[in-house]
Order: sequence, then structure tokens, then C-alpha cells
Amino acid sequence: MKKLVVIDGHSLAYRAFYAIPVLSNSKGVITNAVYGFTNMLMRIIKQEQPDYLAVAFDVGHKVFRSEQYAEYKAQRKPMPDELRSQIGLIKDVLRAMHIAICEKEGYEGDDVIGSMVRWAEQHDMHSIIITGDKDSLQLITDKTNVHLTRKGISELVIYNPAKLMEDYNLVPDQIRDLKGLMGDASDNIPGVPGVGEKTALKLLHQYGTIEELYRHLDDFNGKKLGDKLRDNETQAYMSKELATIYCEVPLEFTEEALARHPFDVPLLTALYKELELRSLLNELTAMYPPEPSDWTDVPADGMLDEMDDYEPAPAIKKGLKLTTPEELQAVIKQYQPMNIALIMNRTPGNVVESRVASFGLFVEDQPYLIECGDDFGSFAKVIKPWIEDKRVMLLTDDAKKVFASFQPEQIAVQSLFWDSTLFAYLLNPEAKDLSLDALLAQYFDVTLDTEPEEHLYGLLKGIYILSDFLIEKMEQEKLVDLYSQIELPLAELLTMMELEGVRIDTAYLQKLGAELTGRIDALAQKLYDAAGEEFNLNSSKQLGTILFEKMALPVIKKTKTGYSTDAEVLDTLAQEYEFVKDILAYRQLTKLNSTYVEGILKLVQPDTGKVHTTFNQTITATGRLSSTEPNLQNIPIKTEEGKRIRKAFVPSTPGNVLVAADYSQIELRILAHMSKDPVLVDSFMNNEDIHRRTASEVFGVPMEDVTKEMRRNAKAVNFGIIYGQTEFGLSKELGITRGEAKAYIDSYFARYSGVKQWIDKAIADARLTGISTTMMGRKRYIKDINSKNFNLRSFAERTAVNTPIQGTAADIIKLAMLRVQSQLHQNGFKAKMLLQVHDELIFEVPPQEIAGLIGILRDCMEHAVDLEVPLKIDVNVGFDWYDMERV
DNA sequence: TATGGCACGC
DNA sequence: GACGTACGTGCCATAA
Repeated sequence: MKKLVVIDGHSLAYRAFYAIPVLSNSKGVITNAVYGFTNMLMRIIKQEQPDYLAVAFDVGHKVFRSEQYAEYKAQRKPMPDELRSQIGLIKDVLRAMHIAICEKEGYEGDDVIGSMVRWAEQHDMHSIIITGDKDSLQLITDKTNVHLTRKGISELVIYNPAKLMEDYNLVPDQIRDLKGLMGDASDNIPGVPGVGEKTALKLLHQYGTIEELYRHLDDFNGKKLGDKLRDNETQAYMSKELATIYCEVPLEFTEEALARHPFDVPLLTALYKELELRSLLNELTAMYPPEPSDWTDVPADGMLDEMDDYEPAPAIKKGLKLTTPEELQAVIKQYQPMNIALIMNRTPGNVVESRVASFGLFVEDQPYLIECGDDFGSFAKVIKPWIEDKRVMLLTDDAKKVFASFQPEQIAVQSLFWDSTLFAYLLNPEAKDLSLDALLAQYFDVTLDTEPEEHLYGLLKGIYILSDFLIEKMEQEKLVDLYSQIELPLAELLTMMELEGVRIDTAYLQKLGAELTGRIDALAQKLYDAAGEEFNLNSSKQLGTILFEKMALPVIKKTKTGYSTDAEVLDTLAQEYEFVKDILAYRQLTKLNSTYVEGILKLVQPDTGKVHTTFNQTITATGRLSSTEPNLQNIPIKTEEGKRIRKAFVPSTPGNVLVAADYSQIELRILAHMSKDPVLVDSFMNNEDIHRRTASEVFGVPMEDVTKEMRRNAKAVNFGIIYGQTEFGLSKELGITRGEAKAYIDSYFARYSGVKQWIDKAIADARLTGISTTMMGRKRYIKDINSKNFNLRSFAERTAVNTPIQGTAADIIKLAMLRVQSQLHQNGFKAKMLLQVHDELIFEVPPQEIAGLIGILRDCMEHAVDLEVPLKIDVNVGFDWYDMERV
């Protein structure tokens, strides 16, 4: 006879939750119930070796019993959040194990279970019910046993008709009468007040059923018990009714669905790894030994037949290599693609230097490697119908690369787009390695063949499995909108910006370089003379020896490896020593020359005179962009000398101008919005000088009496608030004592108590959830927030304060960029977005479009989102990035 | 090749 | 009392 095991999912989850001490992974996801449940499940599978297996859950709030009795389960405490969050994970595990999940809206797990075992009996199966709920004992028959959990989850007591008789001297059907009389506090079934288990059993042993009992009520005349029974007759019948498991739930399942299937090992591995359930992972590995080496090297069919519960990882069809557009055309004709994986392999270099060397295509389980030689364009034309087809789902690891490849071929990517790297970034922006290889190793324990061709085929297959897994997580974490509305369209815009590039006045830069080199050489000579020897001025180690040993200057600060010679130290010494002043000047000039003049000149494309930076979208922990080769987000502006670099950034077309629009105080405005602090909000509503107002509040003077010094101090305080600065940091920043700094901060929080409350809440929330979230739902794990290590914890607390602010600013400007671009496009502007520098956008624009562009900028940037306070931009126009005039 | 120190931006 | 402002990139020297 076949064997069916039905598990009461909620009952077992509750048991596991309370039996196992709180357990969480490094991201703070609580896992104790998942762990306990899965452990239990595995033991059941091993011990019982069921032919059919299902787990039943309650679903929905409206249980039909509530219609009979409004109080039914009314008093029951809601499931603890820490458990609720794990029910979904348990179901994930079950799905990965291919175990049927049975639930029916409006019915309880018990009813589902009862209906299933009755079905099984009709199909001549033996059933085992696993639950902690004694109600289920009424389901016992010769064919159906109940295994009742005792304390914890490890002990099971097996009930069959004999055992029930032995323990209670009842037949299964009498369990309903028992509940009817004694009630059930946990389900709020009233029963007969004053009748407990002892009395109820005695009565049932004598009369058999409630109905029979009430027929003999006269037996109790003159006894207290008789009065109780008489007074509660209706309630007794109703209670019996409530306790009766309904065994005719209309369930739609097939034998096949309940039958045991091999686990989805990659998926289950990924889940266990994610939840860091190591012992379960080990158990799984023991059950399903890993592949010999990789997915592309799966043993031929049949080799593993003797292990009938072993399902090899999906083998990859042999990859096909194509080298001509005609071959590609022939292949493409065969398919009506729904979704395809596409991995671009480009030669090294920036967006304009590199070309497509080859690309991988995976369609209907068949991998292809297309080698393009020097003629990607011809291949692009062939595949164009797919790329432009909105119904096609495109899976890739680098959307920007796909855009960069097709955009120059005048092919607009239209299809839906899944980018595994962006997925993984949004799921964990601090992840170090987002490559497909790393993600496949991380989530699926898969290492691919290193031979290039095989490797590509592995990636193509891998991206399918990976994307499915990641999108599911994105949905759970509500990140899909952020992806589809912001990050993905932004990837296209960033590609356009990179392709456009920025024109560099190389003649100017070279002249500046020559000037700097001359001054550097002269300064070096002067320094050697003063030091009495030649040494490497660029070596902080050698400089330290000269300063602090040879010249015996006071040591102010040390680094891990020796004397510190940073700007802070040198500034202090420069008061007294001309030599140190010159060192500082030398440092400034060499920095400008090597990083900015020489560094940028090296990256100018000789044919166009442009630099094409790379914007990285998946680097920062907060959601900001970063820029490399060259980094155009750190071009000097603070010192006059440094700012001269900016003269080299010019429009590419003569007559055009540069327009720069930057958000004014966007982070403080976000703080005002989030904290709703009345003073801060008021200040922005009235468009005040925010630092002056802060000074007025903190120092208790009228706005007009705020001195420059006060304003400078207040500005530092405002700045520090955003970064969670401490009094020590502020005292150093302003060159004041810690006591004074503390007084400033205390005074600030006294006046801006809403800000203080918001900061406390940001930290408390992070402590509770382990996550900080931005306005648009971008997330970051704050892993050390509950650390016992003061340093780690303090750092985490500052992160919890800064991330929502900085991250929201990043969200806002990204959204604004998309809005601006869309307006420019819709209105046929020639103006081009060139750069983003965190709170600033830079455009090249023909003069006749300046006014129109500024209108669009104000509209899109200042209204990108609706905050409690206005968003404000400043706009500057000029013929280069140095000479800009406010408009 | 990796790390540390330093300096530039927001 | 600890440590001591968020987020980046690039250059150079040095250690390995």
C-alpha cells in the first residue's frame, strides 16, 4: 500500500519557532522556524519514506467557522512577525524540494488535511498526519494515523485507534464530543464552562456522545454539573460542530503533484546559502553529491541510473559557434523567441574604444557563440528584429554593454530587460563581486568550466537560473519598481552620456601642464636645498624621515606604518616652517599635474578630443553613481589653483555652451522632509540661508547678527548631522575643544528636536530590521548595528543615518535625469546631457536652447519628487566648466 | 600585484 | 572610555 504523509504546516512551524532559540543569518533574517521545520521535514522523509507528501497551510482570514461563531479564534494572538516572515521562506524550501503545498482559501489546515486523508483512504493509501493539534485525532482510522508532536519538535507520539483507546478510552469520532464539552481555549471554543478534560472524559465514557448525554440529563438532577450542562446545551452542540474537521474541502490536486520528486538542488542550495543554514546544506550535499566539475560536464544520461533519487543538474546542449551573419540568420529563423540570454563580449577600453568581439546567445535551451570579427554591425542587423521586439525578454549581465553595442548600430533596444548585475546590486549594494561567476558560485555553488567557449555556455545557462532566482527576491523585497522605473532606463541614459563624451581643450591642458611642471621642478630644487639632500618628495615615508628625524619637527600624528604627513599635520607645521609650506604647495601642484593634467590627457581620444568616462551603476553602497577613467566626479573646484583644470572642459561644438544645474542643499532638504522638523522645514519654506538660520538657532542670536564665524560653525554642524559626526570630529573640523563642540551639538538638537528624533528612529529601525531604506525603496544592510563592538556599532549607526539621506538624494537625481532626458527627447532638443556629479547635471547646449533647457531643468529637477519642502536648483552657464555664470 | 597614504570631489 | 563624518577614484611608493 502506498503511503501519504500530510504535514500541518502552521502547527509544525509554530513548534519549530518556539522550540528553537532565535537564529538569524548575517543579514539579520530570522531563520529558526525555517531551520527547525526543515530539519523535522527531512527526518520525516527519511523515517517514513513516503510515496506521497504534502504540507497543508491555512490561508486567508475568513474561515467558514467564523460565520458560525464570530468569536472563533477571535482571541488568538496574531502570528508573531518573526514567524510570519518565515512562513514564506518555509514555502520556498518546500517548493525547492518539489513538495506539494496544499491550502484552500477560507479553510484551515486541519480541514485540508482531513479532506486529503479521506481522499487517500478512498484510493487505498495509508496516511500519516503530522501535527501538534489534538483535534486531528478525530481523523484516525485503520488507514490513517496521527503523529502528534510532543514538547519541542523532536518527539512524535504515534496515534492509531488502539493508542487512542489506550490513552483516552475513546474512539476517534468522540474527539469532537470531547472538545464540545471541554472546549478549547486556544481556538476560543467555549465548550461547557466548568467541564474540563477529566469530567468530559468521564461523561463520554458513560454516554458516548454529547447527544446521548443530553438525552440522559435527568441523571444529573440536583447536581451542579446537571445545571451547567443544562444551561449550556446549545453551546455544547455548537462547540462540537466547531471542533469537527470538515473533510470535503474541494481540493484540486493530482496524485502526480503529491508524489515525491527529486529536489531542485541548485535552488535549495541557493536558499540554504542565503539563509546560512549550514547543517542543512551539508545534509543536502551528502544526499546529492555535487557535479564532478561544472554544468557543462554532466555525466551522460544513464550513468547515474542506479541512484534513482538523483537528478543531475541540467545538462547544457552542446554549444554552436557561428562566424558569419548568414549562419546567424539561419539560426534565428528557427525560433520564435520568448526570452533569450545575451552576453556581450567586448574588447577592452571605454565605450567608444571597445567593439563587440563576440556575443553569446541562448535561446530555447540552445547556446550559441557568435564571433563577429570586425563586423558586429552585420550581425546586429540580423538579430535586430529580436532586440527591437517588445515581447522578447532579454536576460543579460550588463544592460549598459548591450545598449553600448546596439546604440551605435542605430538599433534601439526595446525588449524587456533583466540585468543580473543590477539585480544583485539592488539586492545587496555592498556586494563586492557581482560577476555572473561570483553570483553563480554564491547562490548555486556552481563553478564553470574555464575554457572560454564552455565558460560562455555555462554563463548563458547560469543567467537563466540566476535571473529567475533574483527576480523572485526582488519581488519579495519590493525592488522591482526601482529596477524597472529607474535603474534600467538609467543604464541606457548613462550609455548615451558615455558615448557623447566631453570635449577637452588639450592645448590648454598641455600649457597648464608645462606651467605646473616648471613650478614643481623649481619647488623641488628649493626643497632639496632646504633639506640639504635630494629625496623622493612623493614618498611620505622619506618625507617623514626628513621632517621628523633630520629636521626634528614635532610629531603630530602617526600612521600604522610611521609618521603621518597628511595635510592636517602639514597645515599645523606650516605656521612655523616655510619648508612645510612648500611641501604643501608641492603636493597640490603634483596632484593637479599627475591626476588631472596628465591623467586626463592620457584618456583623451586623439581623433575627437573627447574623454569618455565610464559611469558605474553598481559600485556604491548608497545608490550613487561612480565615474572612472577619467573620474569626472572629482574635478577640483575648491581652490583657485585646482579650479583651473575646469577651463579644459569645453563644448564639443563651437558656439555651444555648458549648462550646469545643481541641487541646492538637497541632503538637508531630504532631512527636513524625513524628520519634518518644524524649524528646518520652516527655514526651507522661507528660502532662508540655511546655515545662517542654523547659526541663529544654535547661538541664540537674531539672523542679522550672525557673524561669518558663527555661520561657518553652523555649516559644519549641518554637514556633520548628515554624516552622523561626533563631537570629536566637529571639534577637529572647527579647531575647537570637545566641550565646545558638544555644546554646539547639544544646542543644535535642542533647537532641532525633530531631527534628533528622526536620527534616533533611523537607528532604532535599522536595529530592528537590519536594513536602511531610501525614499524609493533602495536598501542597504546595516549588519553591525547590533554589534557588541563599539566601533563597529557606532559606524553602523552613522551609516543608518547617512544612507537614507544620501541614498534618497541619489534616487531623486536619477529620477530627475530620466525626466529631463525624456523632455529633451520629446521636444527635439539638441542639448546633450554629459555628466552627473551626485547633485549636479552638466549639459552641452546650443545657445538658442538655453532658455528652454533651463525651463525643463527647473521643471524636472525641482519636481522630481514631492517633498515637505521645496527642492531648489541653481543653474550656471558658461563657455567652459570654469567660467560659469549664475542665471 | 596588493596595500597604505594621500588628496580630489560631493 | 573606546573611536572619532557619509560616499567614491586615482596617483604614488612600498612591500611582497
